[in-house]
Amino acid sequence: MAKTDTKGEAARSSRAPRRATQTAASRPARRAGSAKTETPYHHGALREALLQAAERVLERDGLAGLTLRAVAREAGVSHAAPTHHFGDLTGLLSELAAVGFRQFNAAMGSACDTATTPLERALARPKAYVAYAQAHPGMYGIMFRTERLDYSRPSLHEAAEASFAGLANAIGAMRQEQISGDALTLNQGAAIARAWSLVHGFTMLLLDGRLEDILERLPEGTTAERLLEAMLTAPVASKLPV
Amino acid sequence: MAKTDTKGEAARSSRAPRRATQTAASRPARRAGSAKTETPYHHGALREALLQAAERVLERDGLAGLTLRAVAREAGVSHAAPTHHFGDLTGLLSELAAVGFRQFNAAMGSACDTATTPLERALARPKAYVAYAQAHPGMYGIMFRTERLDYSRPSLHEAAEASFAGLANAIGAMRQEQISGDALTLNQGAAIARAWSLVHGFTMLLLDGRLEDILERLPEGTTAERLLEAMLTAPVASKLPV
DNA sequence: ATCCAATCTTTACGATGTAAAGATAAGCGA
DNA sequence: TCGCTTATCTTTACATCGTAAAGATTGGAT
Repeated sequence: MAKTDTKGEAARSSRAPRRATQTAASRPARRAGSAKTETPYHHGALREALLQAAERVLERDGLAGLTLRAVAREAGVSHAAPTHHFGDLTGLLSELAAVGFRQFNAAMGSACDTATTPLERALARPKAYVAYAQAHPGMYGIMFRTERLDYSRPSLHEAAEASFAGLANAIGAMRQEQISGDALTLNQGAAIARAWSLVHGFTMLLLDGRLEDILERLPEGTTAERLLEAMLTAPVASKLPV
Repeated sequence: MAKTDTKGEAARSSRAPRRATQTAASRPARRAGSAKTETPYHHGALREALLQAAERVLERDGLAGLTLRAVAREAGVSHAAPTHHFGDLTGLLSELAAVGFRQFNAAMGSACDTATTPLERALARPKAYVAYAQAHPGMYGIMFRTERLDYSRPSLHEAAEASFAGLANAIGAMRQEQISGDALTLNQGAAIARAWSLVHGFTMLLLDGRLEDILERLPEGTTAERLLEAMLTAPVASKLPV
């Protein structure tokens, strides 16, 4: 018994749970007087440590490398430790997505501050949106690509809701009308959906490399940001935005 | 040895590879004279059968259920059989995505035929786009959500390229200008990217349930299709499409 | 007819998510 | 201070997955 798992885990380079410097023999050492950095059995702030570890793994190994066990390894705890804090993989991903939405909202907020002209104000959010996704593609993937997300979790629900509210408010300000929380006209909804779809779609296509075909056919050295700008400002041929 | 896997596989309800009716004892029966539907060792058209099985699994169990082994089970062959035809999971998904793009292109083509007025012509493609995604959410997910896709595979590359060409042509027709294959002006590229981003973004948000918040705040009984229509035709507040 | 190469099955292995049980420590009432 | 309770973390176990390698089978070329 215990063959498959034990062997697999033991074959790893870094043994399993070892958070601090510690000799092999000192493992079963109880709280002897010489307790310095003896890797306490109880981490103390494992939840936060796991979230930070998850973000690190995500940036280093991408979405495919972001597994429960990899996160536990990164944090230096046993592979089952995350369970107690997040329930399952969906839980961890959902909380991580919430972190992402909070980062995203902060970036959105500070982007609008520096804008002066109306045109700048109109372009600031979309640019910041795409810039965040490009700077944190893994996070953006977690937030928008994954089906393994539980939006009933309060932290994720709130953070995502705040993001949506920010968008709705920005659209409302641009249309110079108050957008109430509980009811929308068709035109208001259409304006919000249009803005969101446009920027989200552009971001997804860009991250997926689907826009390469267009970008390389454009005048030499046209960046994605420049294309986005043109997308938002270039005159439309018909009365339709398409 | 052979413990974990053997036991696991044997515990399944349907033994493994058994495509036709066949008694247990008749398994090692060679090509005796009584060969009727004896489950030939060589399937004959396994590649196509696997693709169809994959599509069935995708519709039944969603993206999460679409595994190499599940597809093999569905097709009634051993779990390693797909390897020879597709190499690995990426290969199978890529070929399946190619099938999806061909379906998609066909749907796109027939959608434009029935349009008469200019407005109808402008709305036909976007509507067909979203309609396909809603009818085949799994396929659309494979085609656009998955990072495990190998676009260097000729079949996928061609099918996706054709899809892109269709879009570019439609935009060109709407702008009443010829769009050449090898070079684009910034405005042309912007028009294509805008149309694609808009519809793709809308579709993704819709499939992810992200638009529910908007839809339920809209006047009673507003459908997603109606919102899309409004998105594409409602007057924009500023000169910008956002 | 015979041999070869393509096709399919068996077997095996490492990895993952998750459940269950054991170990440890911190908090708390007496 | 002592002992109990409970939260936290580790061990062990298992089903499943993707993939590699080796064996079985067969269609077809020579």
